[in-house]
Amino acid sequence: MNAKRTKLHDVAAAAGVHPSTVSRALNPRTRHLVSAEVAGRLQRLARRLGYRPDPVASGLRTRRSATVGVLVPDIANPMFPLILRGIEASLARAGFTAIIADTENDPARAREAIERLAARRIDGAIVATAVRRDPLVAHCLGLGLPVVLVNRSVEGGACSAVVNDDAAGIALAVAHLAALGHRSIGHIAAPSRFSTGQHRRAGFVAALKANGLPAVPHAIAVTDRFGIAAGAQACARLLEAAPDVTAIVAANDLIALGCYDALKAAGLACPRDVSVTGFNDMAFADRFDPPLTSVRIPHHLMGMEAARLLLAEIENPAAPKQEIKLQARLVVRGSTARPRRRRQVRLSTAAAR
Amino acid sequence: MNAKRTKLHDVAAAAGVHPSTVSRALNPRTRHLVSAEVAGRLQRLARRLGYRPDPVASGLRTRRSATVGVLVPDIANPMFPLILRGIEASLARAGFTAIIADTENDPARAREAIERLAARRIDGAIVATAVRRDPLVAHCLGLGLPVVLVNRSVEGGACSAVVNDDAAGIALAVAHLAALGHRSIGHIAAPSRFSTGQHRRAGFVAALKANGLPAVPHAIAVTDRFGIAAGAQACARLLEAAPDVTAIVAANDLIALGCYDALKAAGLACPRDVSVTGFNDMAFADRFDPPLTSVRIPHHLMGMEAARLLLAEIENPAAPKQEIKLQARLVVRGSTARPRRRRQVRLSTAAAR
DNA sequence: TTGTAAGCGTTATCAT
DNA sequence: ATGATAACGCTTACAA
Repeated sequence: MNAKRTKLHDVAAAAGVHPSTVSRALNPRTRHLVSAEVAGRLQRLARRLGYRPDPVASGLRTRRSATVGVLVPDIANPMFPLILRGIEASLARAGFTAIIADTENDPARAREAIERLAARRIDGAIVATAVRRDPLVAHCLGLGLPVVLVNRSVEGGACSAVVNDDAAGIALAVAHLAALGHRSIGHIAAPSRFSTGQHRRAGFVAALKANGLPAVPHAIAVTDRFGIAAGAQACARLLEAAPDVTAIVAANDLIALGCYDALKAAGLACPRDVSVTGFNDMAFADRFDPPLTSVRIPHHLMGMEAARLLLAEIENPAAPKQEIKLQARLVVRGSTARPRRRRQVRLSTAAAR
Repeated sequence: MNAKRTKLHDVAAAAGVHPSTVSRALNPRTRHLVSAEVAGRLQRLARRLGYRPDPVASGLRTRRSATVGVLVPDIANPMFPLILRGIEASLARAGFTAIIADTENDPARAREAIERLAARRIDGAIVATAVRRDPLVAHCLGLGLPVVLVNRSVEGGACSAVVNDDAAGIALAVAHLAALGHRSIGHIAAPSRFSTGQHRRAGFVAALKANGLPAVPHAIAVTDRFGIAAGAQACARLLEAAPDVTAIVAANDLIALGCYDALKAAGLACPRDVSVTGFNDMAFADRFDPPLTSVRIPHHLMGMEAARLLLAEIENPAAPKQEIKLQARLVVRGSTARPRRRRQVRLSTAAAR
């Protein structure tokens, strides 16, 4: 670093005023304390000298960093980069910077990340890793750290959140399948510790009823986590427990991919034998084989709104908490079709396991 | 924020020593200045009191932040999250934090990002957005900011870099196609301003020769950027200029997906009529239709090595620059097959454009 | 309206 | 080996 930075002191010296005057003139919140003409002059001078305030120094004094932490459970899941872009779009406008932490679905890493970020004096956090009863979120709230949840919410509404209308989204998928003529629809649910897992499952059950379809308890299999492998395992169980399903509503796209695998392993073709729907409409879902019918969520908007809420809460910590529920829409592709015929009950290949 | 943090002063008071002694005892680099037993005592006390050093305050004093910036061109491209994970794995061990900036392929945004990050006093930067003659990289170097390039390098070797052996990677693809019996192989090159674009193209030409195949200049089309749409356009041009190609080596996976689109639009099937290979072996490449034969690069290692190099350079700015070239391997999937037959020259559908 | 001075939490330098 | 002091660059009571 050979280039020395201009500092407040330099600008003040050049203008023949005291540094604090420059500080006041440059800070929008204190500008009114200084005469308009001086303010203008100093601002121009500062720019001309290439003055850039030092966020570290100002952060030390004000205990604010214009930085927020973002916890994502799996940055390799293409839905999160899109949400991140939305977050950064909102933050950038406000001059904030995001520090992203990928927890790789590990609560311990989430904990470490928050500690590390708190040490760096983040002004708030956007959390995409929450479970319904989340000790980490409670911890942040206890610290008085502004937190906004995204995609997944916690119980109790103690924390603002931007989520999908999961139930309505799933209902779209079920209605689509019902309209195609499916009568026996299964669900691969995500774990109920996630709000998404719970709400999508509840939405699935409700939607069956709304479409006049019988609820079949054993036509729901629960994964132990989000992911392709977990989806495949659960799907294999579902096919064993309910071999007559002609369609499967998966709790998300990765799980849907797992269904593709399990169906293939069972000698079943999608959508010929079994239709499959996903959730999130992740990037490249249109490229899968077959292209995945999925519930599209407004990733970018979700990120933008979460950041907006967080900035508002940082601005005014007393602001009321709110939950914003975003509407999804169904994108129909090649993984869903009319049921070919009522499949004969076949001896489950899973028996070999 | 109601919980007050323990500070150096508190630990010192509790121990009955001066804060600077505590500082010395806690900092590995200065620990030798203090008697071993006092050091041990203070360390234990600090931990017991839950002392966490304040990186902001220490950063102000030392002008180091234990933070590095990471510039990625497109975080929605699934190869970058994998590289990021590698980077963070290395950084975390050293107690460093990454601040990620997605430039969305816009040099102006890259510039802004670096300014913003420099203001935050990053200790160095990992740049995945470089072009061969990159003013931004030159700017950083001029500032004395340690920089390591990843995936793409700049000309002149003034900057350490971790890249793939692009030519060797492409040669793998060409050799595979040649072994399948292809004699007329085309290439969709990325723009030559990127080292990857240039080296892969040169590697392609060299590999043709190495396999005893004739170099056909018009069997190379150049995209104006990385991306599916750009790939599709270039592929359409290639099919027009060289309608007899039976295989296409794409400069990366997104471009390969564009080839899928262009082939389909031209009424050609992959791999039946034309085989296609990609580069990077991005996540989900195995899920495409058809599954994409691609050159797999060690994403995670690439990130780890880049971070390692950067940390070394931060530690010792005089360290010699080095370029690490990583070897790739070919993953053969369904997008490549033997050429069916010598395709008859057909009137290009592109004539309609 | 502007200047003065103290202080944010650390660490480097100097003194003991 | 440890203590005292100043300084990093900025903001903000308080004084003028």
